[in-house]
Amino acid sequence: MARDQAVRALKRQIIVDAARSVFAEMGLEAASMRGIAAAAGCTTGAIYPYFRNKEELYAAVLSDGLTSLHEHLATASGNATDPRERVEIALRSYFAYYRSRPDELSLGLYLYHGLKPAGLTPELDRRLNRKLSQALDVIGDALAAYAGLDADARRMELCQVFSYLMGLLICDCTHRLRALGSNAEAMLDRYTADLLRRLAPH
Amino acid sequence: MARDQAVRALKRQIIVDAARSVFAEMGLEAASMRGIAAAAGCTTGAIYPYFRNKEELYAAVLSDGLTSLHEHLATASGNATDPRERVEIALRSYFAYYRSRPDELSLGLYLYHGLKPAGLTPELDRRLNRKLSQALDVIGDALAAYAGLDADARRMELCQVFSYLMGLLICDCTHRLRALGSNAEAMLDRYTADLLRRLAPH
Amino acid sequence: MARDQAVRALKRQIIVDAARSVFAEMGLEAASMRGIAAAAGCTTGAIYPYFRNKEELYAAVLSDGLTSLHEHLATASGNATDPRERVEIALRSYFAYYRSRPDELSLGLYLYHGLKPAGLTPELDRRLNRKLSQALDVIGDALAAYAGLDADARRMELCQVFSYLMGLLICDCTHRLRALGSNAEAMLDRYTADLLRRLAPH
Amino acid sequence: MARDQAVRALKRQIIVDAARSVFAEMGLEAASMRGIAAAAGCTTGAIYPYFRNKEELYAAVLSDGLTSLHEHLATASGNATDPRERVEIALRSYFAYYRSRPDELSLGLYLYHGLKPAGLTPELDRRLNRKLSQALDVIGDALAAYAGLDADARRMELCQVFSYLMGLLICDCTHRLRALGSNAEAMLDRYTADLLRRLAPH
DNA sequence: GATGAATGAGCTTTCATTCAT
DNA sequence: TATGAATGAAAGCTCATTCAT
Repeated sequence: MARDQAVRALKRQIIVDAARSVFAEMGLEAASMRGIAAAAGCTTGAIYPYFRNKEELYAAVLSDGLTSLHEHLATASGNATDPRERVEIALRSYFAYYRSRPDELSLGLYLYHGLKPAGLTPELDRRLNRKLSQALDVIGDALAAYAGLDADARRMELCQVFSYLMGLLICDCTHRLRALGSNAEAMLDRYTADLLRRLAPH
Repeated sequence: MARDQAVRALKRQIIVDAARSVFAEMGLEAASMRGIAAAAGCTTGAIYPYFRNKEELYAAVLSDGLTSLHEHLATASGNATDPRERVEIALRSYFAYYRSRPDELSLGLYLYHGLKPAGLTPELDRRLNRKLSQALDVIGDALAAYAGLDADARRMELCQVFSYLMGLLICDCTHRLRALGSNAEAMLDRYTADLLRRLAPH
Repeated sequence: MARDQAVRALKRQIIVDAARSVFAEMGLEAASMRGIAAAAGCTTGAIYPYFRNKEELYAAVLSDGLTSLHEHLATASGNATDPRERVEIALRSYFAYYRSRPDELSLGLYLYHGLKPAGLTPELDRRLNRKLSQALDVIGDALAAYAGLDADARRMELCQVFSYLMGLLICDCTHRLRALGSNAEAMLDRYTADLLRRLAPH
Repeated sequence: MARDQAVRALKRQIIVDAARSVFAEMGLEAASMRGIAAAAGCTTGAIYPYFRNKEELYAAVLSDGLTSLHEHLATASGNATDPRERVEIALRSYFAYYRSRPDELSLGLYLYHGLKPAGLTPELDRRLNRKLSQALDVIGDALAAYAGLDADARRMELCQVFSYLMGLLICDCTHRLRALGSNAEAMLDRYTADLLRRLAPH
């Protein structure tokens, strides 16, 4: 029955939400399945019909986050009135999204280390990369529309912007910018202005 | 005796080196004090006279790494013949340093999450930030010399470059760039060219 | 309806067969109801209408095995042309049966240990002993016919032969004979010859 | 210091003894490290400096048992006054040893199944086989002395006797003999008599 | 009869750290 | 200083079985 499906999806979501909050609070490795189960109001065993292991649960949290990022970017970009503003909004809303959710950014970095040699299943990894790519398209489209870029140039500029934004967020959230006496918002504004000037049509 | 001091420093260094290699291989949390002791050729208990706990050992490894980064940058920059080249070399050698030591980059990110609620001791944290700042000064000096920047501008530009480089390295090492169809070296070359143009004296 | 009975018997048999193969592969305790259900193409819950618990399923597998042993012995003995050959064939076919099904021999030994304090239900135990006794009668009859034994002597000789054969099979399957530098087939041939000589009429 | 060695050996023995009794009571797989630790009066973690895992502990229990069997056989055989009696005593004392320690016999059978795919380490397996072989030599020597056997014949007869005794003990301890209406002691007496007659010099 | 999520206890093993020696 | 046994908690995961559907 569709009813059963819905109930199952709901219960699954409860677990994912619980996992997100526990991961955020304790970090990926320090978070325990017991703790997540407790937060979800069930027993450890009750998680396993939905997620084969901790890793799959982690992937679900990441996937959820990327979906939400995508929605955030798409909504914000919808408000732009001209190509220039669209770029500004795209960058600013990406920054703002993770700025207000530092745990989510942090969580994604676990893909880099920790996480057993195996890492995420290649299949899961591919799925997450696709989602990220889709979310970033909002930025890529804005850049291309503003500067009239072909596919190759669009890819290059998008990766530059993406790298910069990630670096900015990470340096900010790890308090490195503060230690160096700088400020993330001001930096982003300046970066955006330079970018728009550099890519300005003709 | 000075002799005793030297012996003590040597033993300490053996432990730090062992820790670095074990951290690199297993990640910070998966690395065990037992494993590090084994790699250092001693027993667990022998570590504690030198480091109060795993965290302090981690900090020592990070500190070592920053010293080594500093030397690497300073040496490379010494070869520059003109201000423009000096900037190019500074950026490239920073990138190259972590590119060939992805584990060291990864290790630094643990500062971001996990690592007990407490994180590193504020004192240790301050010391590490100072070392990072000193290393980055090589880049900052190159930028200032090339573009004739005042203190404020220098700080801003350095942070921009630092953020970009960190983002580039992380996106590269996590294979995000590959997934997005781009290439870190080419991106860095392009970034450097744009930077030099933007900051060019007149 | 008889139809329903037949369907039920069939489904039951599917489960028993699945259990046998899983028990054989993993051992009694390592085999899980989930695994057996998967092998049988059903879910865990579907097993319980047929078997109250794992133990009952185990008993069904054993019982099946004894039936099959009985058939094996009866068929083989049917080919004998004279009493002497009948004894030889009975021993050899008993040996061959378990030799080619070491898992079944192993499975029977669980009766010896593990298996919950309770062990098998006395009722089940009695039923299994009766089946074993029937199967062994093929050997007992052969011995009695060859040597003209009365009931007491028959029982004694049968138990001796049974014990020897079990010991031989177990020592062989646990590789103890190999470790001691001996060979099960040669031993059985020699044993049979001695037995026939000892029991020879007059 | 030799003192330390002695203390360590003592603590180790306490754990082995505890393990034997828990294994005997619950079976190999049902016995838990927690239970063994409790029986030994320590915590689970305290077992691991002595035994790397449950399997190694199991091997130690088996090894202990074989040593004790050897002593039992050697002591008993020492009382024999003539070759014939020596054979009788060897068989009877082997039987009596396991008859009064059915758990030890049972424990050895786990080598057959259960026990993860890996089974015992080949090295451990070899060591145990060597110990068994040494213990059985007491029987083998008695047989050879009585019947004047060469090496090949000695090996064959020893394996025959060993297989029979194992089968007899197992069939007895699993209550199969009782179910078949027979009696282990009477069977052994009869078997011994037949054996002595068959192997009698000239 | 069949499903499969849920229970709740259980497992072995590992960990950082301590401390008597 | 160095040893390494010991602590005590905790980890992820699996289990047989139940039961609402």
